Amino acid sequence: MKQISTRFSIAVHILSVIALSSNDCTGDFIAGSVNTNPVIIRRIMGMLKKAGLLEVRPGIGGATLRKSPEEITLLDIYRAVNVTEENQLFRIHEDPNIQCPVGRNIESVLQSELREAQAAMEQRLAHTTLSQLKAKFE
Amino acid sequence: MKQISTRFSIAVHILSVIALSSNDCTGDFIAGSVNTNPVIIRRIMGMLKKAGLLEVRPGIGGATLRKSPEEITLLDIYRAVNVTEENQLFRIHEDPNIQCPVGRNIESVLQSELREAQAAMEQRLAHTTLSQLKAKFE
DNA sequence: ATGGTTGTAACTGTTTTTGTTATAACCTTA
DNA sequence: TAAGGTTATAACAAAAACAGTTACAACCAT
Repeated sequence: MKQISTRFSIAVHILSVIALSSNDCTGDFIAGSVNTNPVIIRRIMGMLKKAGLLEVRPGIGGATLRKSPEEITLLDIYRAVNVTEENQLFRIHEDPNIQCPVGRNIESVLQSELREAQAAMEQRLAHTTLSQLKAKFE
Repeated sequence: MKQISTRFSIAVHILSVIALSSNDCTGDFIAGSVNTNPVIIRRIMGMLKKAGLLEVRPGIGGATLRKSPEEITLLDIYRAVNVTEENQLFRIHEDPNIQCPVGRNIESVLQSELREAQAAMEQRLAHTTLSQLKAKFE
């Protein structure tokens, strides 16, 4: 990788706009705020919908939160846009030589270490809610 | 990104092999343990050398650690193979619309949140030393 | 001088990301 | 019912990153 996809930051942007505005936000309107193509927004809104965070109204337009901002954490959003494969942040090289003591054990040794590092990051994300972010925009 | 590159796990593999074996480890030998092309190994060893973790002997072959295994953490290795741009794990979309309260503030609000999430992960990586890993291979 | 090694450049195929165009399906309202 | 704005989604393209490969120069003990 180089970095975690902007899908995540755009998803946070989308939910923040929806949480803040009283009137209905269409994909085109949000695209104007994010400054990108509306299809990008709809794609990400589709993921947020699939994750149960958003209710989108086809035809009429706009979307509303399906949970209160207090109940939506950055981790929920992060997971919704599934930025990493199989929810694994770190990738480990495959098929090491099992003749070698290192090659034989590297995967399990690293798996447990990296899982914990990833968990530390995710716990920090889970610590912040959309409602806290909302307060910073007002 | 999809996931963090295998450069990191391969770098850990390389240093573990060197830390464990008494005799000199050539790039070809390590490539055999990792089960990949020797050039991949040399490239990563070059990064570890540049980071001051490794001393490589051109011509004669082999490499030795430049710090004791107690002093080398997973974070040192992670940083050495500079797996992310500018050491920033998360990417944030650019040029949001500054007319919008969200667009105007999203970058700074997210920057501080994501920096902390990344820091939490890195602290966990800094917590584990090569010497601890070494013990798990023996 | 030879042979094994490291250091690098150049190239390839694959995958991911971001953005785009196009089109079908949806729903209000006039 | 027709029109107009909207969501849903497929298909495509350009750019970047990754892992691997070939090739070759530079290095050094014997």
